[in-house]
Amino acid sequence: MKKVLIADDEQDILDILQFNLEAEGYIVETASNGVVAIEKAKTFLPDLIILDVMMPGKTGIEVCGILRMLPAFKTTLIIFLTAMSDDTAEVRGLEIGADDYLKKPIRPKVLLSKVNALFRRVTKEMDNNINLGDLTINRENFSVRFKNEEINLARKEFELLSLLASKPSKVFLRNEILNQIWGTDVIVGDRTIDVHIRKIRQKLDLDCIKTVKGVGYKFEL
Amino acid sequence: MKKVLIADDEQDILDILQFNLEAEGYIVETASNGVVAIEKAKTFLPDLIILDVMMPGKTGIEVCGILRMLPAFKTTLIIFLTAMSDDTAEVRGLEIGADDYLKKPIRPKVLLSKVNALFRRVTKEMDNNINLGDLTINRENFSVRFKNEEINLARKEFELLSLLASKPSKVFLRNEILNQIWGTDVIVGDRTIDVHIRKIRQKLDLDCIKTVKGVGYKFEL
DNA sequence: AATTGCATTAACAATTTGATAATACCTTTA
DNA sequence: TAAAGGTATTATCAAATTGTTAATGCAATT
Repeated sequence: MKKVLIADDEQDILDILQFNLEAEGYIVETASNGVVAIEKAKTFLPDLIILDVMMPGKTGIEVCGILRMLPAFKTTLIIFLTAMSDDTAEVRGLEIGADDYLKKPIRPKVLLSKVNALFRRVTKEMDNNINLGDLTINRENFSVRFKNEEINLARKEFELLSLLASKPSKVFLRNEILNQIWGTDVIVGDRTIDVHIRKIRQKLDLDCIKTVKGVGYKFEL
Repeated sequence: MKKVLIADDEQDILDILQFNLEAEGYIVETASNGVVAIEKAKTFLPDLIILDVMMPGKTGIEVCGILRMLPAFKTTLIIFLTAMSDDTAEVRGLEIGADDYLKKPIRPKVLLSKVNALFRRVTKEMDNNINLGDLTINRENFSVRFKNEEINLARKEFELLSLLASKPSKVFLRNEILNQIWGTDVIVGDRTIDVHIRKIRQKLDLDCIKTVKGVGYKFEL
């Protein structure tokens, strides 16, 4: 469950944001100015911070700059809230290390879609590589290493291994595999999967892809 | 977390600066004269040194001169504190290698904005060029050096290399590359990327751009 | 006006990949 | 044990993808 810290000097805005985010299942804390925001951030350790740019005392941009200097907030998501149509603020914010920005007046729908999108992006990135024993699959690098040896797989081979390894021990039906990798509208022959499986087995000379006769394949070390 | 050393002979000033900087999240040490400042600098290794110009014993300018001769302080940020309205000190300070100066009386806000700005500048510069083995890419100068040889890349070539090198090992999909470098609304032919890649490979005769067939390209040493 | 350099495209070569068919193999079952 | 149903293997060919070179058009520079 994700934590969100909101900093704004207008109580109305805090209320609107808090209500909508909590309805979506987020845990929300609020701060009414920049200094409080920094303090709360340190204890609350949110996954996302929404910062109003214009606040008395410290501006959101300043708060962002300060937080970004702390190692604990290097990767924390930050969204700026700005009333300015001025692009300068926007650019400066992103330069300083904001992940997105929102223009006032706030549309709850837009807010939620941005927030959700950011979290999706992050979890996706985190989910991006698989580590099983001596085998490492990195979806970002399209690389497979086995005992520190780089193994070169073709695209389909990589996708296939990647799919099977994404849920070790789960048996993937042939149909499931076809849908995931070839898509629903492509039709390929029966032996196609076998051939790819064979190539993978050949390249990794590790017996990790098991055949479940009459059913499908599964990955197991 | 950044470290700041303050040297001034007036305790009041030390207190004010320390309080404000610590509130901002900096780690602060103080010194009440030039000699102590030099000693503490050597052990504390601050990222920033704030030096009062007028101190008994050694002036801030002298301290700065001494420190700048030591390799450990070649790139340390230095700010002068001066009560003089006289421009001469200011100029001399910058000549000797100060990064900024502050006039007394000190306004905490001004101080903090200057300090933050300096650190921003530095981190930005660090972010701005890429250093990988014998290869250096400087986004500010649009220059690429390989083994200290300046390599002349055209704009698109530079942007492409720069993009790929910004995340070594990450595979950039052709689409991703098009969006990043050409933008979403420009349509270019299929071979455009390849041709640029080829030119880069030719100019750097280093085999660092790898093709991942059916996927994209990645930078790897 | 001529030159230079760059971005793009076109055309073709080279390479890699994917799919299939044919055949061999294995396991289960009648 | 033979037949049936499924999978493995291999070679082969088609398709997709990328590499390479030269040519074109354009803009800045001389």
